Amino acid sequence: MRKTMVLADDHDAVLERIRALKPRLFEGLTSSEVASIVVLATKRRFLANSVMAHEGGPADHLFLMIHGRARGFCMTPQGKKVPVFWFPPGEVFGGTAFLSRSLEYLVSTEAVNNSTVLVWSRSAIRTLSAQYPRLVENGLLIAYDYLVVYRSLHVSATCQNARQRLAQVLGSLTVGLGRRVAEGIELDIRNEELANEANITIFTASRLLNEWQRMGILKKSRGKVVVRSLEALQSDN
Amino acid sequence: MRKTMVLADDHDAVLERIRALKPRLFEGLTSSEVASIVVLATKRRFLANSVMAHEGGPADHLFLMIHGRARGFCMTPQGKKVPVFWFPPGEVFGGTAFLSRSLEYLVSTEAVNNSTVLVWSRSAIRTLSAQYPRLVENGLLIAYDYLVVYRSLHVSATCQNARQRLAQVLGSLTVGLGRRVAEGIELDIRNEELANEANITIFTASRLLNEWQRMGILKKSRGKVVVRSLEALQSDN
DNA sequence: TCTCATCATTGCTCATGAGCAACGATGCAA
DNA sequence: TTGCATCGTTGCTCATGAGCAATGATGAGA
Repeated sequence: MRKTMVLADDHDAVLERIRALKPRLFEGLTSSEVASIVVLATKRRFLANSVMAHEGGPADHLFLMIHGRARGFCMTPQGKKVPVFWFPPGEVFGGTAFLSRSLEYLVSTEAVNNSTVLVWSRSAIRTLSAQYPRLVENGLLIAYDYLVVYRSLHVSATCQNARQRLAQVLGSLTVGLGRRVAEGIELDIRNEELANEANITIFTASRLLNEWQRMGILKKSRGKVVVRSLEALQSDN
Repeated sequence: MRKTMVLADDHDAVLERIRALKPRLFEGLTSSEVASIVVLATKRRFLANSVMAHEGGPADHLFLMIHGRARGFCMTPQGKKVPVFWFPPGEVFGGTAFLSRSLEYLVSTEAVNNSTVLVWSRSAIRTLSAQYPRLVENGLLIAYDYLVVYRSLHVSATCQNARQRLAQVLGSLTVGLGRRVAEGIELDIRNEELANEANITIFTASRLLNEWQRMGILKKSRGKVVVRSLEALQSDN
């Protein structure tokens, strides 16, 4: 976990990257406004599997994914990890630091790949949001999307069975993380991760995936799934 | 469903009520600021069981509960109601109208009792939030609380069994809606409503409640539950 | 090429809670 | 006081999917 101040020459590269990502956080702000916001951030790298923000810990930093991929999760009282959000590049996490009262992070966030993020201290982000009210407006839009995700998770958990949940997880991961290949869309993922996302056991996941493989809907190998027909997957169930 | 403009003499009564409720929406604002915000609202009454805001419909109004009680819920693809939030007096719903982009309501909200609410049009609330940035800040704090609720719902659905979920529902309803009586805390609620909240069937609800009754933890009658010992309820499971 | 850790499969049992039918209880309204 | 609608109960069966043990497959590193 290295920490680097944003320096003059690096700054330009970061701004370039941000122009490409078009983060929702900066929607409606001019390039020069974005530049003056980014200059107050720190660039940090995190190794895969390292936790960047801790559920229940003081929300004193706001993060913006630049490279890599992160996952928000919370812990059950029994110590089980419950995955919630995915944060691809351009997404913001630790948004609790935005709030006018000092509160706690709602979820932990861990880097899935080696990742680069921009980090603002809460005091910096509070100063900035006084200066650029648009930041707060964008924060609300982002919070709305979190609620959309949570609503669909909740409906899934409430009224879908294991097969439907796994199909849905596989569908969204295929769209989000998949690589187009000759036979379909390829996804580097283990059964265990799929099972966690769908809240089923690895046994049930294995059985369902095998069933879909027999139906020709997908093809599995160790740590990999190739989805042949996303439509068939979604209409099965 | 009657609609009444806020008139001069009514206005004072509404402001009085709001002073008593101390809505989080108005935290950090002076009385005169609150007055100038409230003057742009419309007072409306809704009959019990009427739907005030529709999931998926355009989010063009912000609501503040004054009297009564409301419930936010969303619909599954199969048409089942999934209860999500409770809105007691002083709480805000339809917060999506706050956002800088015109979006859709995430949940429907229905009055449980005959209720009185203040209603702002989206354009009014947008004007006000430009004038009082604190409103947007408070909106973010409220969104944070919605996320807290959703997180706990999600964890419940993910890793708790029927008994634990019902105990939790009963616990929170007892605290939220219960009346203190000689034998404990009394709650006017039918098995069916408890079952819906806990996402179990009325049969399972009936069986669990009977079991707790036999243990002396509570006492049931038609449409009513008297919780004798909240602690015993929560430590059972 | 062999070893070994990790990942995946499969057959089995079992607990949970849904679903249904039949019945019972309650209380309002005519 | 007698219907009657609503609410609640109980005994039963059944589907789902968890959990476990044994086994198999894969691939990276020595």
